[in-house]
Amino acid sequence: MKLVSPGEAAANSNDIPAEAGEEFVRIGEMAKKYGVTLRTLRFYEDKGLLNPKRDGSTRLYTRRDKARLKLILLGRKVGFSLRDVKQMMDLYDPTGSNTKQLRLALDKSEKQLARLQKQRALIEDAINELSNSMTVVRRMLTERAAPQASAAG
Amino acid sequence: MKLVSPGEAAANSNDIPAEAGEEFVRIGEMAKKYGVTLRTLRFYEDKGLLNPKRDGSTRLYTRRDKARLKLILLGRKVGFSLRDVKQMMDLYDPTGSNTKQLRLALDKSEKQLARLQKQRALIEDAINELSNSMTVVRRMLTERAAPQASAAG
DNA sequence: TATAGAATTGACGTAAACGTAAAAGGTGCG
DNA sequence: CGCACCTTTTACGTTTACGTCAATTCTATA
Repeated sequence: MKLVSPGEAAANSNDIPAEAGEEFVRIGEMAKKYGVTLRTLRFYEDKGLLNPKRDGSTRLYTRRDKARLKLILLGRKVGFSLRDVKQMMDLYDPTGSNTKQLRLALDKSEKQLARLQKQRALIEDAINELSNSMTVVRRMLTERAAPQASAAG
Repeated sequence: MKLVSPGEAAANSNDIPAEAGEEFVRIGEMAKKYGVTLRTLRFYEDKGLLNPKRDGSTRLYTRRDKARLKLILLGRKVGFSLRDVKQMMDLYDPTGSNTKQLRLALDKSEKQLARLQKQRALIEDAINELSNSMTVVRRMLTERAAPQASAAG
């Protein structure tokens, strides 16, 4: 099998497969490329999110795996659980219009968007409360003479 | 010991202690009053955040416990861990100016505020990314003829 | 060939704040 | 008396996304 030898991932000048795009990378390079750990990649595979080919026991990641990983990372960035991501990816059918997949994704996305907006509201609430408390505490500190003020337990 | 009989927490007309403010409530009422579960109150006690008196084995919460619980809940609302809350409350000294406590609280608050702002930024980022993705997906759904578009794994 | 650098599987550990039984004791009331 | 209701302690379970060994094997290079 053709591997990209370590250290020349993008600069392989020899041993190029007939069809361009048949490029395999091993787990280490894959991890570096996407800023994740080996453990993460194995974990995703264990959860059915990735399916790299094998050369014996060595994992070989293809362009397809890279695309999937990108999606996973995007999903995580916007707050989806891996379960959700898997659910959506599992619906992918390369031979169809993927209407179902897209609908599911849109549905989940709407809910997730709502969650995110709620979270943002909560955080803004927290920021305000905390700012207020800080003002009070600062006041108490400058007026050094308020032993039993309201905010001490 | 004087208890508030169940169902008339605020309307106890008899058996009033000489000093007003010596009012004890049991765990059930305490929980209801502050919207937490019994488990939570016991948990907080186990973690050293609360210290109700006892009548035999029954917990009796005083005004002081209520104040502390309020602080705990405020702390949690603004995102402090229970550890942090405990650290801050442990510094309370009813006989001093509590300068140390206030300084610690302020210090922790500043850090927490920074965390919250960072979180908010992340969430806003996520909201934007998600919104963009949704736009793309909607487009793909209306133009029902894009099998291998970019966002399918 | 020796040694370092990747890779593998397996499996327990972590964090946070409780949830959820289980088994039992106390109390007021009709 | 009996039943409902409140309370107690003990202790394992939950959730999510990996981290962190451990023991071993494979490969590449000096």
